[in-house]
Amino acid sequence: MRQAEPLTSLRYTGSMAAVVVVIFTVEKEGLSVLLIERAAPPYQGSWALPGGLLREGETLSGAATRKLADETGVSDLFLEQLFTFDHVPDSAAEVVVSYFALVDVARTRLRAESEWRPAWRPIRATSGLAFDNDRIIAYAEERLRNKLDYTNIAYSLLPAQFTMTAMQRVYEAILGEAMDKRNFRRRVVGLDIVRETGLTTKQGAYRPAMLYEFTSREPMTF
Amino acid sequence: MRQAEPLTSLRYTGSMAAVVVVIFTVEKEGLSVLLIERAAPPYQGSWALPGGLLREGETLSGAATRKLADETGVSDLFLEQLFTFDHVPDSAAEVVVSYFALVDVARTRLRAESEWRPAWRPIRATSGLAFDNDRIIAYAEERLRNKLDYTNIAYSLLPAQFTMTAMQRVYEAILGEAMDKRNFRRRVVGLDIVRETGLTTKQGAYRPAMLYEFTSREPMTF
DNA sequence: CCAAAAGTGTTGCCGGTACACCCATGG
DNA sequence: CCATGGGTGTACCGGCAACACTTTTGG
Repeated sequence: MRQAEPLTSLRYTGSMAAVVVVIFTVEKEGLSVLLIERAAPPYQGSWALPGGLLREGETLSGAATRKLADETGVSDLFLEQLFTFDHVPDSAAEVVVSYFALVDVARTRLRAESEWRPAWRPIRATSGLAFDNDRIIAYAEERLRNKLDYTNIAYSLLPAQFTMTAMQRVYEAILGEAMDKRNFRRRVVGLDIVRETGLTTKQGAYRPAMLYEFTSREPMTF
Repeated sequence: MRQAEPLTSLRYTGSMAAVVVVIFTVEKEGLSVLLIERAAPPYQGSWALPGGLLREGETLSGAATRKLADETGVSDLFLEQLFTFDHVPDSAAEVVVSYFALVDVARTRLRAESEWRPAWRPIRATSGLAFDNDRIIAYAEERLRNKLDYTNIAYSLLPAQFTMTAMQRVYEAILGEAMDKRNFRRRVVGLDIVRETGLTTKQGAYRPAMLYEFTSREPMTF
């Protein structure tokens, strides 16, 4: 939904659909979302979600994936369609299809040199965004929280191998509440989300600790 | 996604979005879906879901509601967005937004005289539909089943007042399995989905029986 | 020696499921 | 008298939450 192009250049190209992507990550303390600063009207100077019009022949998920790669440099991760909005105020698109994605901040390199200055913003500090982006983020957050309980979607928020506590910190950051270590382990192992995969090598670890990996790196819906 | 209009008439009108609606009802024995018989290419003669292009200025849910009213004569009932597809084979629309709806067959009058001959078809007997309608129906059915466990969406499948067994028959038809009477009652009452609302009057009832109503006739998501 | 991380079992509660019999009536 | 529908209580089981202490090591 970026539309950095002036409106007059929006000649009809066979598509008036746009995508917008809610890209979540977990930083030290809490859930953040990737926002850009709009460089052109409408809403010039406001924060907004990355997005844009569908290109000729492009698929919706293709456009969302492209946006994601443009802003974060990563691909091959969790991306799911959220909801389709219509008549978004001040948007040139007839319909706007929203997606949400999860990325491991460690694998990310923001394109900070670009004109629209992408930046991670704590989810709690986002308000007054362009278009109806607040609504979209709220909905995305709800879906994320729900799916965390049943699915393995956290797989793209963590490296290939990780300790239980690392995983638990991710869950706690998203859900915003502390959990019990033993109950947490039982739950994720019992749901076949993760399995043991070896021990930590010496460097950086206090002592050898069990490492886990996700049983699948594809999104699974139970 | 009906596109009864020949393709050549599909001049660009400011919208290349379409809606398609999966309209469910429960008949005597089982879940049925409303299908039309396509009167024009593509897929002439095939069964398909009702749908069509968005009109100028129309909202997505408005278009879905209109389609629903066109085919069944009812309005003011459960309607929810499902998923948005792109590049639907042989479709003129760039994106197709699917919806699903639930109607009480007793309140319905099909427009059987129309050229596309809408008819209820048992869900188990549908296959080989036009476009990718099989996929859409399968997805809609899954969502319906899931939501039945948590929400009050059945409200638009039943009259304003009903007995427990009537409600249970609806659930059993959709889920395809028999349930225990006492457990069923406890569950729906405990979830605050329904409340007692009076007794049957004499006519047609073997003896006075408790009537129930939904606590809300708006979709609630828990 | 202290802060930080890993690891490990038991108990109680609640929700869900299984299960059987009686009453009233219309045909 | 029988088929149909309404109405009711209990017992077991499994999943989920609460809860505390030990070990190792880097600083």
